Amino acid sequence: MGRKRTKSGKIRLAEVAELAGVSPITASRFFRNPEALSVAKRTRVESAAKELGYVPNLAARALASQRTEVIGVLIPSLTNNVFSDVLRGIYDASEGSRYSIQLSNTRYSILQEEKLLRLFLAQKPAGLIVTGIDQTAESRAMLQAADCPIVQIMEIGPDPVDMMIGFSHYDAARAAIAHLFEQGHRKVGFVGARMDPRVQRRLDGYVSAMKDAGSFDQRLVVTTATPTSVTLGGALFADLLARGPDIDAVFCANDDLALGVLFECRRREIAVPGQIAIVGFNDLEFMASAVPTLTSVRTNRYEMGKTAATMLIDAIEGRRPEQPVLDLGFKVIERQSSSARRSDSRPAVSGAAAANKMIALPSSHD
Amino acid sequence: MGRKRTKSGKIRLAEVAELAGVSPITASRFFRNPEALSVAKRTRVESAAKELGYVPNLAARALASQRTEVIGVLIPSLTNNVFSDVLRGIYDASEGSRYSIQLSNTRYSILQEEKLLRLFLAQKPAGLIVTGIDQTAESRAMLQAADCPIVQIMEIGPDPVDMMIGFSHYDAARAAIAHLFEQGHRKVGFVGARMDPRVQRRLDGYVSAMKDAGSFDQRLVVTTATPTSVTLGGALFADLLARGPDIDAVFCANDDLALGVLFECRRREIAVPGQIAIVGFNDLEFMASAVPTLTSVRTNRYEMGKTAATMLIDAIEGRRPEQPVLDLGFKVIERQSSSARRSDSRPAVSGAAAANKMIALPSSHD
DNA sequence: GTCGTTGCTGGTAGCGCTGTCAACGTTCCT
DNA sequence: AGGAACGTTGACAGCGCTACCAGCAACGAC
Repeated sequence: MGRKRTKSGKIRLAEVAELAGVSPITASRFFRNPEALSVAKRTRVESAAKELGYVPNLAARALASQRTEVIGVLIPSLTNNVFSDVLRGIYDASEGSRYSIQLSNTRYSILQEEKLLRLFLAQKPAGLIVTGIDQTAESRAMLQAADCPIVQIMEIGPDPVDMMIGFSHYDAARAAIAHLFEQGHRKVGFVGARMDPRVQRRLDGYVSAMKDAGSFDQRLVVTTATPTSVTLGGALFADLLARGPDIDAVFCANDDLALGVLFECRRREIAVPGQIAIVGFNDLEFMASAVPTLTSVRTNRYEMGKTAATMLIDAIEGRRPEQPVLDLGFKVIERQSSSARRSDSRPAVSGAAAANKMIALPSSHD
Repeated sequence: MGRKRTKSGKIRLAEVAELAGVSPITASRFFRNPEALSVAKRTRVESAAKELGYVPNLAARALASQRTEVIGVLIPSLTNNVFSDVLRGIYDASEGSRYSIQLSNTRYSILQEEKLLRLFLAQKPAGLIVTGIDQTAESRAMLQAADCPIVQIMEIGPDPVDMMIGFSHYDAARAAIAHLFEQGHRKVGFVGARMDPRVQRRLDGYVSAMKDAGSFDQRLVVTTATPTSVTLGGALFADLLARGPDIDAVFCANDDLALGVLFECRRREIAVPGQIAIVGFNDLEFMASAVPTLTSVRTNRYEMGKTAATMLIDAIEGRRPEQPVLDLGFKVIERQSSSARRSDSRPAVSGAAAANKMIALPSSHD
């Protein structure tokens, strides 16, 4: 009985069409735009497909239609749990949609990013998610020329390629410093690692806030290009102390560093927040249960990933958002580690349940 | 000048072939198996491709060759940093190869895994990496029937589908308990969250070790199906204490829980290791810089991912490993938190630099 | 009743690449 | 010298699907 099945033993669209008593092209339409079929044929194709267990061949579809259903994602790191939260959001949003995620790691190199971008674009992705706003000129040109929707994530800036979702790291850092000043801290150190563009902007925010207060001192800033870690936080803090300034607070560019600083304080028997206040960045889960609980700047990473992917898919399907740039803002989560300066050098070791006061702000650029 | 470029403006293999003065099929071979060409044609095709900036159309290739260059990866979680290390290894190994990674998240559900497996297999992946050894019968049947290499990662068991790389969680847990006993601890509690199959096997190892010592007591075990977190570690430890047994050590199923236990001890002013010893699992980076430094069982996650992907690619290309099951073992990294029991209730707060004594073992099943 | 319009359906012709097999030239052996 | 063996090359025929356009029926307007 004829060549029903393909060589590989898989069911083709033609078989589904035959069983349903329609032409292959009609069956094809069923999978792409069921509304275009009459109800009768629609149900016939549907049951035929189910009966045969038909699964479309994506390669054939991509070849014939000249486009893929792949969303390319470029992130700088797979290790950093900041990105794993974003990724989880992206994957969650893509699930249930027809699109699949193609992930690549730029390792914080914009040259690597450019290379990967070229690779992605050659395969005509349905859409693209890229991290940050600091692409090479060449990358930017490619993105501008790409005929697919693009979302830049993690931060917002003045000049979106297409869509953009994130928050102002500069403003977030300023808010953190403002909080420390409110609590009576004045000599605030900065500890930063990796120093990618977003960390750099946090540093910029810190510097501007300190200058505004007339308290800026270059000796208060300790940074390194080394990838971040808890251990490194301790080491950088030790450096900071060794430089001599009598500090009363530390703003850490991320929470791992903050935890490292906390441990180093404990090691040196420095009271937190009695002698040194600590503020982190990102508000990872452990910050709320450290002893003392650690103040941090909460960022909406999961939501950022999820919204980015949702916006992108909407745009791919022609539903462009009315608002292409989305500021997700941040919140300074005030906890014990930054509470008001007092002479008593012993930290209040009470339950972690103490109510967290919050300062919620959208980022703003003025 | 004919229809040189394709409609989409992209360069096809045929143009490269024309410029090089060879047939399309010869040009095609250049990209798949350059060795098969004469040196003359090889260089001609190479320079023609470079001149035109040719990029192969993967969809057409996949359609014509009936296979893809996609490696499917099924992992249970994107959040858990255990998996981000494994993933990084996988991505690192895939870079530079022709294969691309297609990642999916089973969310710790073997039913979801089965669904995703069906989806993957329909696209004829070049290879598959799946987590663990607890698939549904249906999944297992599909894997057996798949005509591509498969690597099971994270643990090893008696009945590999194809290749397997990991270690014995059971043995690792036993080694951790043995270490605590060596240090003079006897009443060892167990704290576990999520309770996926691997955590369950760690519990099994713990139970067997405790029974061997005649010290097992059901009240020593506190577990929950809730996803793990630092905060949860503190809460479970509080539960454990509330149950009343006078414990002198806690074995935590992972490091986040261990950190939570440490914080809870600090909150309650319980000396570590003076009153309670703590051992974690995985040896995440922060364990070495906590105060006191925290003992943990080191697992080779990055290496596991990297080796899995390398083995898989080798197998895809016909170089099957002589040893299809690889035990990467583990190491108990002894640190301050589990040091020998003593009456003094104040922990030794010295530098983190204290030499770490290690116990290195391959997992063994006897 | 005629014409245009709309909604649905089908035929044709590829998308860009590779599997298969045959053909060719060269080398090496007997 | 003849022939086998090998290495290299090319022609052909699709892979499974969809873009494009034509066709057809049903319907309403005049």
